[in-house]
Amino acid sequence: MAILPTGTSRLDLSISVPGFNSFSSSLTPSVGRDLDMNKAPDEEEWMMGTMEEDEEINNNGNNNPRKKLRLTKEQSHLLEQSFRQNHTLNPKQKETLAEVLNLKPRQVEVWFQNRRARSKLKQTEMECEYLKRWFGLLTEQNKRLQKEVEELRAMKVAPPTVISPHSCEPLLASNLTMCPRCERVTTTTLDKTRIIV
DNA sequence: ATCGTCAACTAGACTA
DNA sequence: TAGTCTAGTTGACGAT
Repeated sequence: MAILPTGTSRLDLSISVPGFNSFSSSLTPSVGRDLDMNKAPDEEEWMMGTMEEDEEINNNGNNNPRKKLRLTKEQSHLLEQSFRQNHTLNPKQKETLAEVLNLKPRQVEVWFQNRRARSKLKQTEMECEYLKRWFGLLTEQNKRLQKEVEELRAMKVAPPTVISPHSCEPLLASNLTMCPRCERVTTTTLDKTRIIV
């Protein structure tokens, strides 16, 4: 990138940006005053400027005067590029970018603010979509599991039992435990513990 | 006429 | 306290 001021009686900017056509701005005194790009004009004057001023300030490449600025494709593209590199700008970067784009630093600042807002909105929308899908899947899974529980209840399956080698009686499998010392299987009832293996 | 987009604004919170 | 941020709003403008 090269910013080459030339001439002394007027502000000439020849700017080359990699991947872009050169921006060239020659602001002549014909407007009746020196136009300082870094100095914010009165807001009403900015919004309701003359046709000549609109052409220069808007830099939109056509003769259609606007009451409100629309950034050119080149300006938007370069702003997007800068945004991809960094979502915030320090004052120096802002100043430089504004100069390159032939905009006021305030406009660059506003663009970045709005861009961050759009970015966040998009992110939120994506998260919302993801959560909706996730909710749908969980609802579906929940239904399946509830149905399965209903089916199991309907079968009324008795709790699993084992036959005691001693008494030949059925014992509840859930009452069987392994003795950590002798490693024998014991059965625990309400009143006593009995070794069965 | 209505709607979506976006530059620009305001208010209030935060921070160095 | 000045500068910067976000959230919300306004208004111009283009598309339909």
